[in-house]
Amino acid sequence: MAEQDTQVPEEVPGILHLDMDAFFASIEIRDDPSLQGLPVVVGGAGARGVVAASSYPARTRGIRSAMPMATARRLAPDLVIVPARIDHYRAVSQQVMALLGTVVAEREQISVDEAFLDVRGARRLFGPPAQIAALLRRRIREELGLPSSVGGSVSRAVAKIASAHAKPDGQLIIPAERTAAFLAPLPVSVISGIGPRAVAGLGDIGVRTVGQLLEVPVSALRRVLGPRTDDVVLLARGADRTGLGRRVRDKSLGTERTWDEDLTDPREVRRRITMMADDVARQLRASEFLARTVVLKLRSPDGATISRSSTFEHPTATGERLREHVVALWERERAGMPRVRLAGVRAMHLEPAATTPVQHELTARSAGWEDIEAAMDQARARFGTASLGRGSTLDPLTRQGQATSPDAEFP
DNA sequence: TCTGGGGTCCTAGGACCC
DNA sequence: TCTGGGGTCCTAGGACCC
Repeated sequence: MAEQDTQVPEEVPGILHLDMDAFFASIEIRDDPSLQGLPVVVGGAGARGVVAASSYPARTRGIRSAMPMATARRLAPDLVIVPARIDHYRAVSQQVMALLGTVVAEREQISVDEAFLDVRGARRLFGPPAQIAALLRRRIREELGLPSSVGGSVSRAVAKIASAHAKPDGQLIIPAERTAAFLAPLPVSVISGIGPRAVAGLGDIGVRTVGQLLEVPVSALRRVLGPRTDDVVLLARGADRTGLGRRVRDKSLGTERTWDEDLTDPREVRRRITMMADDVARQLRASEFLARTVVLKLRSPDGATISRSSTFEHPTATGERLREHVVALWERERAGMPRVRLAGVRAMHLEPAATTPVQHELTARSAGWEDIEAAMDQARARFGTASLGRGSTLDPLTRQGQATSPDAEFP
C-alpha cells in the first residue's frame, strides 16, 4: 500500500472545466424546437441592443457575442432575435449544477454556464477524467436536453482553454506532458486576464503566441503587463495549481440601463435612478445583504463614463436610503451631463444582513421605510411584481398596472 | 445606427489615525 | 520646531470576463 489517498497523483489531469454551449440560445432552441437550425440570437432588439448569445448556425454567419444587434442583422437578414429570459436561464443553470453535484462533490461554479470540477476523488467510482467528462455531458444532454463541452488538465487555466477548443459538443483532456505543446501555438488572448489592451501591448514587442511569450525576457513582459506579469507567466506555462474554492459571497450588486434615446430631462433621469435604487434595494433584501456604499454610474452620448459613490453612515437595504444618496449624487453631476445615454446604480461593500446590527435611525427622514418596504416585499411575493411601486415613479404612460422595473417600460 | 448588462479585481491619491 | 511611516477607509477610474 505505497500509494495512499494523501499522495495525490499530481500528473493526472483531474481538473475539468464544463462549459455549456451557446447556453442562452441552446435553452431557447430546446424550448422551441422550431428554432432548430436557424440563426438564433438572444439579446436586445432595440437600436442599441447587442448579442448576448448566438446559436452555432448564427456563428457560421460571423455573429458573435457582444456584437451590436444592427451588425448581426446585416450579417443575417433572417436572424431570429429572442429576448433574454435571465431568470429562466438561472433556473436551468441550477439544474445543471445540481446534476454535476450528483457525480462530483468538489466543484466551483464560476458563472451561469460554467463550472470547474476536481474529479480526482471521483475516479474510483466513475473512472478516469475522460470517462467522467463523457458521463456528465451525456447526462446533461439526456436529462436537460442541452449541449455542453468539457476540457481537462492538471491546471484550471488549461482546462478552460481546452474546453473552448472542444466546442461545440465535445471534450478534450490534455495530459500533463502535452501541456506545453498544446499551449505554444495559441494566441496570448487565451490567457485569462489578457484582454485587447494587453494583446496590443504584447504585439508591440513581437509577442503573439503563448510560446513566444515564454521566450521573451520577463523584464520586457513586465513593462507591458506590470504587476500581473508573474501570474501571466504561470498561466502560460500551464503551471497554476490553484485548487477549487467556493466564492465567499457577492461583492456588489447593481443594475444599469442604456436607452435607445438619450435622456435630456433631468427630472426623467432622476425618476429612472430612483426606480433603479428601489430595484437594487429589493435585490439586496432578497439576497439578505446590506450595502455600505452606493455608486451612481453615468455615461454621456460620447461614451465618457463617470462613477460617483457615497457611503452610508449605517449599512442599509432600504430603497429610500439608496434613493436619497443616489439622487444627491445626480444633483451634483447633472450640470455636467446634459444628455444621459446610460445610468446605473450599484450597491457595494455588502455584508450579510443577519450579522449586522439593525440601526433604527429615528432621527432620519427615512425612519420607518424599512418596515414599509418589507411589507411591500411581502405584498409583491403574494400578488406579483406589477402590484406595487413607488408613487413618484409612476407616470401616466406606465400607470395602467404596469410593472415599475426599468425594463418594463421598454419591452 | 458602433459598442449591453452583469460582475471582479487592481491601482492610486487623499484623508485620517496612531 | 520639525518630522516619518504604516494602516485603513473612501473615492474614482480602468482593464477584464461571461
